[in-house]
Amino acid sequence: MSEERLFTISDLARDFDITLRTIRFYEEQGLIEPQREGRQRLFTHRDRARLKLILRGKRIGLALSEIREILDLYELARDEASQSLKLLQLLSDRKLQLEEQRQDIDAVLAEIDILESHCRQVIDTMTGKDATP
Amino acid sequence: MSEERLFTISDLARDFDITLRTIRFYEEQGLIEPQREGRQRLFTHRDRARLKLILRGKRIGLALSEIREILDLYELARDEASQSLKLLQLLSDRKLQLEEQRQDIDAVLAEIDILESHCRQVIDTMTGKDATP
DNA sequence: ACTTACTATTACGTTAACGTAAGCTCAAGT
DNA sequence: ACTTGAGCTTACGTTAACGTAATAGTAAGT
Repeated sequence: MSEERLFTISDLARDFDITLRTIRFYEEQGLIEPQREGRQRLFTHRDRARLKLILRGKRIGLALSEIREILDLYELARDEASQSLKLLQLLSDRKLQLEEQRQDIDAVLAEIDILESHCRQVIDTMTGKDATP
Repeated sequence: MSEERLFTISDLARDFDITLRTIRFYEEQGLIEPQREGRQRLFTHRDRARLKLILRGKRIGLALSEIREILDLYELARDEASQSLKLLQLLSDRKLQLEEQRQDIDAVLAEIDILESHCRQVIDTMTGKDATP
C-alpha cells in the first residue's frame, strides 16, 4: 500500500529552501533520524513532516530545544498515555505562550495600520488631494 | 504641563523584568538614547515606550537589527513624509510577514487542540470514564 | 569614617544555530 | 581513465544577544 517514497537530503533542502548543513545539523541534534543506505541519508515522509514542524516552530520564534520537546511530546502522545496529564499541562502552557504571541502580533499589526493611515494622510495632504477635485 | 518624570536604569529593569546589562546593550546598539546626568543614565517616558516596543518586537521573533529599522521608521514618520511611499511599502511587507506568523501560530494552536483531545480521550479510556456512571 | 546601594565602564566569556572550508567516497556519464 | 555531481565527515569560524566578572566612582544612611 504505502510505497514509502524516500527523499534525499537535497530533495528536502530544495523543497524547504534550507541548506544541507541545516538538515545535517538537525539530525545531529536528534530532531530527525533518517535511515541510512550505506552512508547516505534517506528521508521518509515522516521525516519530512517533522522537518516541516521544525521549520514552523522556528518561524514562530521557538528555540530548537523547545521544538525538540514538542516533537518528543508528539512521540509520547503516540506511544503511551501514562504521562498524559503532565503532557496536557505542558500543552496548555504552550497555548498560553502562543496566545500571548498572537496578541503581540495583533498589537503590532494595529500599530502598523495606524502608521499607515498617518502616512496616507500626510501624502494626501502633500499631494493636495482635497484641493484638486 | 508635562512634569516629565524620569526613570533610572533599575526602574526600567524592574518594570520590564530585564537586566541592567540588557538596557545598556540596547543603548550601545543605538536603540535608545537616554539623557545623562553626569555619568548616570536618565530615561524619559519616550525611552520607556521605545523599550516596550523593543521587547514586544523581540517576543514576536524580530532581531534587534529589524527592530531598529522599525524604530527608525517611527522617527521617519514623525519628521517628514517625503519617503512615505517607501515607508508604506515597508509597512505592508512587514504586515505580510506578521500575518504569516499568525497563521503559523494558529496552525500550531489547532494542532495542540487536537493533541489535547487525543490526550483526554486516552485518559478517559484508561480511567474508564464511561464504565463508571 | 565606614558601609551599603546604585551606577558606571571595560572587556572577556557564552550559547545557539548554523556557515564554510578541506578532504574523502562513490556512482554515473563521456 | 577521467571528471562531474551528490553526498559524507571533521572541524574551525561566525553572529547575535546578552552574561559575567573586575574595578571604580558617588550619594546616602549610621
